[in-house]
Amino acid sequence: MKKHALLDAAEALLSEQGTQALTLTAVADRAGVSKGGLLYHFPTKEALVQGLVARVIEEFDALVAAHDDGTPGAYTRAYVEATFEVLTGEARAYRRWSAIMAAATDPELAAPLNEAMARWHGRPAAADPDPVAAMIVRLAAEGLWEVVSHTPELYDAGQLDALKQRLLALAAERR
Amino acid sequence: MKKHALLDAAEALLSEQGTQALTLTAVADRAGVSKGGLLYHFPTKEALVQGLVARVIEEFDALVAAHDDGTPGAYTRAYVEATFEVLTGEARAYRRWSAIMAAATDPELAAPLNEAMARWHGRPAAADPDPVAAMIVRLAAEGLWEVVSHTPELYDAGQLDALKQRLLALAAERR
DNA sequence: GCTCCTGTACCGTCCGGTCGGTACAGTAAA
DNA sequence: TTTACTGTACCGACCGGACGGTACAGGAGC
Repeated sequence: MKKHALLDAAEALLSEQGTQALTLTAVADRAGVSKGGLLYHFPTKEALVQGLVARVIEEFDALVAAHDDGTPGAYTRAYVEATFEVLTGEARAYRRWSAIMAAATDPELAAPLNEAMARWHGRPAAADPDPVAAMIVRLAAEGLWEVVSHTPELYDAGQLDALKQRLLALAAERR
Repeated sequence: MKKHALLDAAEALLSEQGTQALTLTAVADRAGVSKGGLLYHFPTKEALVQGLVARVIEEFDALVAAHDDGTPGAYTRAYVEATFEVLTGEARAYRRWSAIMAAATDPELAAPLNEAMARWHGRPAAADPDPVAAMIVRLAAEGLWEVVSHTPELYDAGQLDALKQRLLALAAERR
């Protein structure tokens, strides 16, 4: 799929050089395609960014789903696991995320993101041993994501592991 | 101070219409000044955004400081209080924040933000009753900020209050 | 020869920044 | 008190270039 390669190019550009580097010409060049070729697949720049956003949301959804075994409260745990995987994984995938989110400022582009946020944090926590704790755990994962993408060096591996263990414990505790 | 009024205009534009609406001409018009007048105070657009970022960081620092009474672990509590104040306060101040952060994507502009993040979350939690819990509490506040600015309607007042109480309790618990 | 795709030349717009100028307040020597 | 000069604040026309998007002319494979 050529679209995939184009999205890859756009992502690379975005995470390496920032928002203003995301021009149609640059993306086309990076993907080894002419501008016309790019515009054929994504008729407008907006469509390109929409593609970026959609893909990245799908990826995270899949990651969470992969960790969710369906047992009560598993979603909260899976959300934590997925977050740490993105944050500490080899690929440093969070770089792509923050870059894409920065590019999707306009309301129309941000809408899918907002909807995903609502899904991730709005998911009922009633099945969790302690619903409020579950919400807090998810929120902390979200916050960690935010902090790490701003200051990647702030937490060392040990601290991250301690945080993860504690979050999982917190989610499991019955109140 | 004229600069203040110019920053106000820029902020208003940003939170009402988004990043792409932040043009020199628009800011000048909004502030009732000519483009030349604006450029006199902020010689470049970058300087303008820097001013925006600096001001907003100062504001939050002041807010936290106002809640910090210096007792052990007070910082973590103050951070939570300040966050909820911004999130639930009349002014809906978080709108300004996210708009500004979106406008400050370029590394140079984001640097002060990153530095502030490091300060806020890197502050030692040794004095807290439970250091790891303190980190989690701060992170959850951060995450809540993020979630609320994406989906303001997700949590109702009751839920927000429950979260706040629980976060404060969590920060106070000795392990 | 028709469909799908690519390459390239080009257009119009918008935007950041420059620049020559105005208005005016202060001030200090004559 | 007049004059000459300086610094500050502000104005708005204009320029150069970048960028999104269009048009269109191929070309490969069926």
